[in-house]
Amino acid sequence: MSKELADFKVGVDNVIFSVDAQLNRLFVLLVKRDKTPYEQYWSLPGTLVRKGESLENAAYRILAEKIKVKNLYLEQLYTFGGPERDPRESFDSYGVRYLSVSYFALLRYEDAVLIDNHTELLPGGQKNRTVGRETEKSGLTTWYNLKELPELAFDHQEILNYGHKRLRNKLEYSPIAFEVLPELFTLNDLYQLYCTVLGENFSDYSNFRSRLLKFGFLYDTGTKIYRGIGRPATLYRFDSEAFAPLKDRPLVFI
Amino acid sequence: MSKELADFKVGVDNVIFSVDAQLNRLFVLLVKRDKTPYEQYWSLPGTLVRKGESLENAAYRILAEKIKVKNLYLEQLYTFGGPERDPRESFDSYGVRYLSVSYFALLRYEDAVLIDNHTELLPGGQKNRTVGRETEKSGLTTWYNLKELPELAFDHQEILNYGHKRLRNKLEYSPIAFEVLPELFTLNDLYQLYCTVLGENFSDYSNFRSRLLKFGFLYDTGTKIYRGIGRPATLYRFDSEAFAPLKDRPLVFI
DNA sequence: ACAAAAGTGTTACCGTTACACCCATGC
DNA sequence: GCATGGGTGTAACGGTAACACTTTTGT
Repeated sequence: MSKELADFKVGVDNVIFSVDAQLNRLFVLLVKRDKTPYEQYWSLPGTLVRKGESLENAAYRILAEKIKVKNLYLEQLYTFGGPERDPRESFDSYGVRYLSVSYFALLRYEDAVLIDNHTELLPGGQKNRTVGRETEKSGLTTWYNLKELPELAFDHQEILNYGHKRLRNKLEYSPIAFEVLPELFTLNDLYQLYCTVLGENFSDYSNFRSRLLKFGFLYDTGTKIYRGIGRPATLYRFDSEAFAPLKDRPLVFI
Repeated sequence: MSKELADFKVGVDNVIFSVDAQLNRLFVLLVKRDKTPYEQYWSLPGTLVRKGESLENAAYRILAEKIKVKNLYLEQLYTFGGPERDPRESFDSYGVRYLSVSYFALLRYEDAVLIDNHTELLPGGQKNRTVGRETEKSGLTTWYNLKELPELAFDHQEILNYGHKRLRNKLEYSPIAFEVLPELFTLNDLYQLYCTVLGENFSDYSNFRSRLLKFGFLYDTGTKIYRGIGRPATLYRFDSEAFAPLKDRPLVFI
């Protein structure tokens, strides 16, 4: 093997999940490529890192280009960098390698607004909330239900699988749910979030409830929310101070 | 911010842990820098990625340059890539960024032979097993006890902390111990390994024992090993077939 | 009154913890 | 015999899972 150093362009690819807690759906954000290679394939939203830009900032930049959202959780996932992962390396650009640092993000479907208005109807019969024309031109951005994924460009399916696994782990062992929920939420909101990501049968509601309350970091605001029929629900707030001592400890939020 | 793309050199930095199960010590491999910046500081063994070389291969290459070892566990840790992490970026080389993909490895101290013979005495009164001269020239490679670390170059302390955390997690939740142990081992060997990494009080021996055996992936070879005084110990073998179904399941090896 | 949503309580069960105890060997 | 290391057993405790039940609202 040559002892010459490789020159890299570094890209950031985001696995952006959104949970629709109302209808129990888990989405991932995909964009349709308009360039070769993998033209017309769906891919994870990504970008190349610019001069003076940190990896994380690059990740936030693509995110901000695609969606407007208030609360989200973002963390680095994995770095994929074999010399064969991108076919571009073989023909163009004199020996430049493309490295992909992937990030994963979680946000609530209800809170997210797709910025690009060149959106199209979702495969799952999902109604589109933007007024955009349906077009095949550049910038097609869509929430895809995880259960109805198309074939993806590059090694993006692998990245997505890795992200999905991490998402489920994170939810079980760390309080990322509270970074996605609004300030005030009901225990049912929380439970629905867990249901859509982990599946219906991860836990009984009443057990989930008592476990979470026992931790002591959910502050009961006393106020109730009336959502039509049925007993009104208590609004809780995540008390990060009360949580602090539990940090780093192996907690299970099941 | 400029919209120009950054050009990267990609480095791999290894956090290589070794456990001395006999004397209950946990080491990390450090090398002394002989170049500016951070000349004479200790740092994690690292290298820049060459043309046609995968990240993981680069990680194995440094490892192989420093130590000879049979059984080890290696996995990617995290990618550190802020534009300010390496002072080299500010003055030399026209805007080239240095990115560090870190890997962490675990191996047994008893199995590892340091290749570089320019080694020196360990701070902890640790006897050096190589015959090398003590010198301050390039290539100084040493096992440092985790409890007696020197100041490290770059952001290597942060990388090390991250690796240490991952090591403890991995040991609790996945069977990496068996990648480090020899084919045949006693339950006490296993227990000692856990003790040195997780601390003495992580679990009672008898409980550790019954938990591990209950899983069913430890094959009792029937043969005994006589190590001086005391009852001889049974030699076990890790049965990866019996473990396969448990894979991906959330196991706790406490 | 009734259905729907929120919240409480109960019980059987299982795994963990903290020990005490037995076994095999070298000296 | 006895110290040493290996291996087994057990009883109390605490948490979990599954389920029944009560409370508060809108219609």
